[in-house]
Amino acid sequence: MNSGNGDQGGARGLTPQREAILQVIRESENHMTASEIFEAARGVLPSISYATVYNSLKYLKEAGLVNEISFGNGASRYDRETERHDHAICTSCGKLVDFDLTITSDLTRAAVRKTRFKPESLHLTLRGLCPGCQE
Amino acid sequence: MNSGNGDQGGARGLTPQREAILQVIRESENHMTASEIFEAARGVLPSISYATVYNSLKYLKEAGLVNEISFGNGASRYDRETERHDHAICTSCGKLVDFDLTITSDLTRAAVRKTRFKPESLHLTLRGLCPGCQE
DNA sequence: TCCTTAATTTAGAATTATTCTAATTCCAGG
DNA sequence: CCTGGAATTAGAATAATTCTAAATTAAGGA
Repeated sequence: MNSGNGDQGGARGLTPQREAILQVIRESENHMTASEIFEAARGVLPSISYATVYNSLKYLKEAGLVNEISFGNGASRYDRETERHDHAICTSCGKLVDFDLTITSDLTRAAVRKTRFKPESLHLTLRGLCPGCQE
Repeated sequence: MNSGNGDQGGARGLTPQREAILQVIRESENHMTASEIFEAARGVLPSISYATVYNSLKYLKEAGLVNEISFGNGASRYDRETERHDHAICTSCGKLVDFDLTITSDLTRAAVRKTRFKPESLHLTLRGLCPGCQE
């Protein structure tokens, strides 16, 4: 038998690179793109590469430590908030804001009735003008 | 003064290229990517270029004749359905299905209360397994 | 009808985001 | 201290989209 905990043979877990990237995301106010994360992580680990950023983001996502968000425009953004939540995006300045509509289990039930999907997650996107862009 | 109707000086409207692209989208069963649209449109207009596909899609979108949908993965997809509706996406095979939850005005009100955005549209995304992928 | 002019289309280059490849480095266990 | 698999690195490759400059088109006026 194996050692009894969740170890995968040889997996090396939260390496310094992955940890640096996680910190960058946790310390940021806004939702960063991979390239912003790359720049910020270089401040801590100057030799880090782009591939490591993407690999680490993938690892962190699968570990449930960060969340990937993406809309039509440009690059994916990464979110420290991993609990279920919704997004509002400003059609004028692109600002992305988290919010949470707590009534989603009813919605999921209704969506499942219509689609016959086996649900994994339900997510709302509000498009409109953020308070700043309403003048 | 100008001619008094909605004409923009010189706009040429639904050109043959734009019309071909609109037909391709309307005749397709599924939600096509720009490159699928390009291939299909070449069947009708062999000299059409990629740039024209993107330009036309932009025009058709602004004219409210097609809808662009995009999730994190790969390319945007284009939808003939321009009325408000929601999407379900299969996490196993990528299948994209339209559905419509009719109760969205309540949801919009709730989302606006939380975000203070001036709403333009609200959209739900269900992720899960499509009927086919549930075996 | 012929001209002018702006809109549109075209081909291909450029950009941006992301993934892949191959070589190197790292580290836990034997 | 060796070894092997995991992770990292640098840079090439790919994919999606936008940009650029030149050619074409069509509408409206002389």
